[in-house]
Amino acid sequence: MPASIRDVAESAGVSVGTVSNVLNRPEVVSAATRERVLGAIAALGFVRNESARQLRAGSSRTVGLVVLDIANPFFTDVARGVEDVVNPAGLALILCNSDDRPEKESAHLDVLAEQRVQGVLITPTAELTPHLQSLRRRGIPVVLLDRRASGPDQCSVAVDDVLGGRLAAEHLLERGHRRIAFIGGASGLPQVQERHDGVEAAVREATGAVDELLTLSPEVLTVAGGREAAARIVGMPASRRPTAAVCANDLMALGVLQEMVRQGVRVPDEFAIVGYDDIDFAAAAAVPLTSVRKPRQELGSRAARLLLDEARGEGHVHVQEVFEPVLVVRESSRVRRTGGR
Amino acid sequence: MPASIRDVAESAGVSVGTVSNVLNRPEVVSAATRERVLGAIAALGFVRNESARQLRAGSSRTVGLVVLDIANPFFTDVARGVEDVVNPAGLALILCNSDDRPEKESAHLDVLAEQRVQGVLITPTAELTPHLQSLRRRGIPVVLLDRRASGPDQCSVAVDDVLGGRLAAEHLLERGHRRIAFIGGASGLPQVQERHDGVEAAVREATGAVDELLTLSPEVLTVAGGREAAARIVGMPASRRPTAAVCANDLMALGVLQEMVRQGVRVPDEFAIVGYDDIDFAAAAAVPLTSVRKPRQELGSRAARLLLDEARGEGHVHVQEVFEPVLVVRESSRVRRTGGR
DNA sequence: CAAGCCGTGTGAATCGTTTCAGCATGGGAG
DNA sequence: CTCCCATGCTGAAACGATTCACACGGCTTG
Repeated sequence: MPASIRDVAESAGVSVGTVSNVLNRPEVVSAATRERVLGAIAALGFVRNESARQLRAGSSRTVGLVVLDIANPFFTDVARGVEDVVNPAGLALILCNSDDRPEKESAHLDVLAEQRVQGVLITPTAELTPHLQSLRRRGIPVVLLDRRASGPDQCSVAVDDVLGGRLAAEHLLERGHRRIAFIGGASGLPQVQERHDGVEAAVREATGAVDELLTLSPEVLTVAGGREAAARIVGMPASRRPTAAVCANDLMALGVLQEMVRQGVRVPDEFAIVGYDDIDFAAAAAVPLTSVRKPRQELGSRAARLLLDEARGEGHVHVQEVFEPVLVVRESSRVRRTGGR
Repeated sequence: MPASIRDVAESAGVSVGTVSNVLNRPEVVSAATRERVLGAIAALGFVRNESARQLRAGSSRTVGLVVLDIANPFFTDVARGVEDVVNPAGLALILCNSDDRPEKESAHLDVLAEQRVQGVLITPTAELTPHLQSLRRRGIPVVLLDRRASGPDQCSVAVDDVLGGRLAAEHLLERGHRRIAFIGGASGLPQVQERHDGVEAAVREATGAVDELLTLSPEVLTVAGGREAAARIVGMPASRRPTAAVCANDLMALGVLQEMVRQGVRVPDEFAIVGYDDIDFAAAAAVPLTSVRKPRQELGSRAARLLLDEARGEGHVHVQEVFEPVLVVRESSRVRRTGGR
C-alpha cells in the first residue's frame, strides 16, 4: 500500500534506477532531476522498504544484543555503550532479554538469524546453546559480553572476575571477617563461578582453609534472590552464621541488605555486604554498598566496536579483552565495632 | 551465501513451493516428503530469510518500542510488560532509546518505518514530531505509552498524573509542610506538567495561594538532575527554603536524596521527599522513598495488547486507558518532629 | 464409465530495491 | 568532420520466500 520506488519514478517521470541513484549516490544525478525526484518522494511520502534493500544486499542494517536481565541496570548501561557505537554507524540495535533462560535465548537467536543481523552481542546463559555455534558457522559475527571466550577463535569483552572476587574477599578479610558467604545464582554462569573462585582463593590464603566459606545459590540473580539468601543466613545458628557476604551482583546485594534491615540485623555492624557491578543504585542504597566496579558502558562500546570490525571483515583479528575491576568501598562494609584490625 | 529455499528444494528433490509448504502449512505435505525436506533443512543449516518473506508479506514480525530513558528502571519494567505480550504473539521487539531528544526519536521512527514494523509503542518527547504523524498516515498503528492521546483517534495508555501529583502534595500538606518544591524537567513533557498541576491545585486548596509552590526544572530527568535541584534548594535562604519536594520521577528523587545527605540535611526531618513511579529501587534507597506508584508492567502489557489489536484491524476501537496511581508512604516523608498534626 | 474430488506436488509470478551494462547526447580534441 | 569520452539516464536481472492456478493420479459416485 505505501508508495514504492516505482510510484516515485512514475510521478517524477524518470526510471526506477534513477530514483535509486538519488537515494544512494546523489552525486551521479543532475541537480534538476534530483530535485524533481526528491519532490516526488516528499509528495508521496515514500519510505524505503528496508526488506527489499536487504534482500538484495544480503544483510540488514541491524545488530542484536542479548542480555541476561533487562531489569538489571548493569545491562542497560552496557546497552547504552553499545548504542553509542552502533547508531552512529547507521545500524539499529535489537535488544533482547533472555532472562537467563536458554529457551528464550535460543528463540531470540533464531529471530536474529532470520533477520540476518550483521552480528550479535551476547551475554550467554550458562551452557552455550548450539544456536550460538550455528550462528557463527553461518558467518555471523558473535562477540561475547561479560564472558570470556573459550578459545582464540572469537572476540570477547570481559572483566577479570577472579580478581574481582578476590578484591571483595580480601577487603572483608582485612576488616576481620572470617566466616564469609558467597551469594551467587544456581545457574552455573562462569562469571559467577569465577567470582566465587576468587573469593575462595582469598579465603584459603588468609585462613588456611575454605571451611569458612559458605556458598549460597538462590534461584535467581535478582533482588528477590538476595532476600532469599539473606533469610537463610539469618536462620543459621549464630555460631556458624557468616558475618559478611560477597554477592555476585548488586541486585542480590540490595536484596540481602533489604532482608537484613527487615530482620533487624544492622549493616555493616552485624553483617557486612559487598556487591558486584557497582550500578548507580549501589551508592544510593539504604546503606551505600561497597561494590566491585566494572566499566559498564565501556564494556558495551568496546564489544560493539569489535563486532563492527569483525562484520567489516578484511583482516579482523579476534581479541579477548579483559578489563580490571576496582573495589569501591562504601558504608556497607565499614570497619566493625567488634572485630577488625 | 547461506542456503536458500532453492538449495533445500534441490537437495530434497522437490520444488520450492513444497519446501515453503513444509515451513508454513506442514499439514498439506505428505509425511514422507515432509521428513525428507526437514532432513535437507537440517543438513544445510537452512534459516528462513525474513527479509524475503517480509517483502512478499508486506509487513514484518516486529514492533517498535521507543522510550525516553532506557536507564530508568520504570521503562525497563514497561518494556518487560510489552515483551510478555509481544513475544508469545510471535513478534520481536525493537527497543529504542530517545534520551528525550527529538532528533534521536525521529531517527528511530524512520528506521522503524523502513523496517515496516507492525506498530510502534512510544513515550514521545514533548513536542510530537511530524514523523509520528506520518507513521500514522502510513497506516502503522501507534500507541502512546504513559502519555494521553490528544484525541479519540488514537490509542493511549496513561496514568492520571494530575491525581498523582495531588496525592503526593496532599500527603505532604497533611504532614504540615507548607513550602513545597516541585522538581520536574525543563523538557515540557505533558506528564510532568500534569503532575505539576496536581501539586499546584492541592497546594492552592490547602493554603489559598500558590506562592508556596517552588517549581524547579533541572536539565535532565535523572539522578543528576535531582542533585542539581537539591543543590539549588540548599542554597536558598532558610526563610524561603521549601521543607519538602515532590519529584517528577524516582530517579530525580534519589538524586535529591543523595545531595541532601551529602550536604548534611536530614531526610525526612529537615526535608521530606516524594518520588514518582515507585521503581523497585525507591524502596531500597538510603531513606526509603515515598512514591506515587504506577502499574509499570501492566502499562506496557496493556499498550502492547491494544497495539496488536489495532494491527490486526477488523473493527478496532481506539481506547484511551487511564490507570489510577496510588501513593506508597515510606520513610522519606514520615511525620516531622517539628511540625505536623 | 464419465464426472468430480481429494491429496500432493509443481512452477511461475510477485514483492521493492539495487546494480550494472548499455544507450543517448553533446562537447572538445585532433 | 570524425572520434572519443563524460555525463545522465534507462531497463532488466537478481535477491529469496510466498502464493496461487494448475496438473496428475487415484478414488468415489451416480
